[in-house]
Amino acid sequence: MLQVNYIRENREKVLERLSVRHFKQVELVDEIIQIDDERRQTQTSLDNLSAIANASAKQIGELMRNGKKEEADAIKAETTANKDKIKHLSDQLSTIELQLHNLLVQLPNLPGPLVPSGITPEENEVVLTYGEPAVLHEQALPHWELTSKYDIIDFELGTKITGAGFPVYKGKGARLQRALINFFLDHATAEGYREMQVPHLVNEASGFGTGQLPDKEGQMYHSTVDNLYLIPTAEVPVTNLYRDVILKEEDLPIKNTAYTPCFRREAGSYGAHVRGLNRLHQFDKVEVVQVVHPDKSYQVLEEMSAYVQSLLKELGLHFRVLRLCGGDMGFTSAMTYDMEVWSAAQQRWLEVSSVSNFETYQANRLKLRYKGNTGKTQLAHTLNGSALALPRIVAAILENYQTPEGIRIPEALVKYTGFNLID
RNA sequence: GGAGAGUUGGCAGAGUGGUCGAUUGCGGCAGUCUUGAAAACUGUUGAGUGUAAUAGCUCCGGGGGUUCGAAUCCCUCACUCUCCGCCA
Repeated sequence: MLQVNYIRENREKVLERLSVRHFKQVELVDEIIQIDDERRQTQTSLDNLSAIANASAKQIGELMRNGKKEEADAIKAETTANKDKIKHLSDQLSTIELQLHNLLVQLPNLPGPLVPSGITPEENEVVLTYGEPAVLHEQALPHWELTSKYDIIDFELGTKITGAGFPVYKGKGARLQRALINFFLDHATAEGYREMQVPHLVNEASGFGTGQLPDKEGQMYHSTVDNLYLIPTAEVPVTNLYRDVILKEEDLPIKNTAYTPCFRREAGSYGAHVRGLNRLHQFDKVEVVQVVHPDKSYQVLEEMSAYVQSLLKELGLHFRVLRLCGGDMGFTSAMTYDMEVWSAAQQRWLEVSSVSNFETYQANRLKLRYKGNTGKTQLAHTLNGSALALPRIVAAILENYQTPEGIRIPEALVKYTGFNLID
């Protein structure tokens, strides 16, 4: 959520930045400013009336103590009229504040200076490409055929016990999952992230804090009796650890990592590009999250991007890095890098990580602040990234490392899997 | 699930309807003392809004009510703790 005062003071810039996203409802900006004007006027009137009421009450108290009951009663009579006005104004203020809030949550984050203007994924900027596409043998298969050929992931069994998009990992397939999780967590820890285990269900306030609620309500599984949501990503619980927190400047940066399953409803997607592991309702992911000083966030974004790339390099995968254009970026992000690995059998790029700087957008919702050395509290910047999401990494490994003898395991993973071939 | 107790500033913990944004202790910060530090002493120390700066206004779990006036009384919701029951 953007700060109203920032919008007021930087109207032109806000509009200019929103155009990078090709954001349609630009009239929101002026509506916000107008409603905020109204809010301020109402607030001022209410404050003035309250001041009078407070003074009267104090006066009455004093008179009562001195036993001057008649004088007190006289003032009481006067204050009664004020009471109605105060009640009326404060009702009005609540309505205005609600309106303002409802408008504010409709405004996406402002793209950072490097973000290319654009709408479609084709307008994303390819920042770099690493490695070469794997050369496969003639009988090479897409991963959804490999998984059943080697009996390592069972989609039908998952459908039986739950539904489509909830695979069952078996034998070496299950072991590969566990190996990847440990591999990612070990690397994150070595990179200075603190490993956390967090709840997989979150309350409404947490959903709001990171921006999933109210607009993306339908994308999360919702336990209505308890009003709890299954997390779509560890970003939600891990970032919300710092909701309503005022940190000390020297506590920054905060670097946390967590492995969690992720649950996404993603209703209404069917077809070849969501086959197999490409899109699931439940999947595993290791996430890295940072809370940093505002001056550092873009530097940290580069560091996080480089870190994710180092994982992909170690796994020997051919990948590219995209800087998302304004229109393709998430609602809450100021700048995002997507990492895509090459799927040799599907002949397409698969997104395996998304690293974003949210600047103060989440922090403002979370009331996540730090107290600077000057003694002034201000909003911190938050960032997060997948490091990494498992299913598409597994898909890429299966496809790119397949041989007529079986699927080889990338060298760096062997000490985690305990085997070097799936056959 | 049943019964009871509670929710106050970074933490602990007071608070009779009126001068309580809130006693006090600890912690933090600054100073005195000291070669330096500790101890001791003194001062200072919540968050927001608003202003040129003051002032003013809001906040004692959330919401509502009573009252001229609510941290304090009433209603309601949420959460926490204790005991009992059930249970990995």
